[in-house]
Amino acid sequence: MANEKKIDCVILGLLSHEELTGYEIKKRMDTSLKYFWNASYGSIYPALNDLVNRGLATRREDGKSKRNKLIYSITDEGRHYLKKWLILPVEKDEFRCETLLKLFFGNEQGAEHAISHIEAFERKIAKELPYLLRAEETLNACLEEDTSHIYYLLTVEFGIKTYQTYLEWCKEAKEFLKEQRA
Amino acid sequence: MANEKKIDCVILGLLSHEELTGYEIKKRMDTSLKYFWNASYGSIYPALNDLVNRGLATRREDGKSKRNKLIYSITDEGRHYLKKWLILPVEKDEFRCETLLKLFFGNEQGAEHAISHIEAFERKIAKELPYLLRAEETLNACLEEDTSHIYYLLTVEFGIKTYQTYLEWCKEAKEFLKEQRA
DNA sequence: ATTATAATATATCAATATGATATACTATAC
DNA sequence: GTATAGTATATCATATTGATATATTATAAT
Repeated sequence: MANEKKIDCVILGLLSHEELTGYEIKKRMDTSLKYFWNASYGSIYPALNDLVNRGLATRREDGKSKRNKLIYSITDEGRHYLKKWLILPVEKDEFRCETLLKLFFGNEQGAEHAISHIEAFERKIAKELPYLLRAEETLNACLEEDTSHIYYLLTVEFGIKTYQTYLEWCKEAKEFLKEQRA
Repeated sequence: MANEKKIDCVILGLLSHEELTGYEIKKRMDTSLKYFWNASYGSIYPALNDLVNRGLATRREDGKSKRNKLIYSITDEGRHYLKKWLILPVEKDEFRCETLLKLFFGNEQGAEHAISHIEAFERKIAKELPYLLRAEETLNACLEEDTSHIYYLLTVEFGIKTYQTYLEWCKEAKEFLKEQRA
């Protein structure tokens, strides 16, 4: 039981709220979950087949669409599996930052290049922060509607706080490098 | 040229400072780089063989040790490869947080379980922060010694700031959940 | 002195995941 | 009417993890 694949759990988590196609699951990953999780089609589609084979999800064709559209739903066993995973202790949280990696070896190419990497990181974060702030506003406005929103809001707050910290660090790091250069 | 494997670049980066064995490379990953990068033996040893085959590193046996100890050094081509990679724009920074994932689906099991996960995360971060603070002190004390230290310090500062932010968020998130429960 | 334990060191492999690509349909904008 | 963007599924070579195997050496305990 200790070998729950994360991709299975995320998919079941998403399906526990609503029926979805593989494509829609990927979209959720790229928007709501983006700030702390992601997955590729190459893991989503095989996982969906696997979940159906194991009876944790069911698949049906969309009658309304002429498209080869497959809609997935969670089963009772699937919900049971998800719930079991949710109370297990977290195995690993991972931060893999290529920007910091390049910065760590920054001495090899000097302050100018390091500053460029920091600025690119800064731009990326500054661009994403507004989406999180908007999500915070939206969720705060309809917090009572659905108890799930409390949990969504907590992850959004995490994103906002860390992104703001990243931006602070960018500012300080650039100043530090410019001082050192002088 | 666009396909630089990250594992090759990290290893070359570490070798650009000093000769190392595969085992020592893994140790560096688990200490200095831990806060923003990691790799397993299963990627380090094959990558080392590959780097030697491509002429980016050389391997020699340690004469002083009876152990099957292989010491790796960077070559000029290796250093050139590293430098080229260092100025390329960052492709991806990734945060993959199982704690936030479980929290996102927290409604399924309720506030008690969510608080448990937050507390476990809090303990883990609180345990690691002192190492970063000590590294900061050490680096500040010998900043002039080696210009590399500037860059090491920047990554340590990033770690400290984000870890402190994580701890703040943990406190607030717990309070929020306790309020909601009441 | 002997034994147990922890640390050093390399290597392999099944299970997984990524990132890229292929294919094709549908809605919309011009 | 036709180009473009979005929707939708699928596959595959390559890369990575996490676990495991094996063996040596240093240190601590008895």
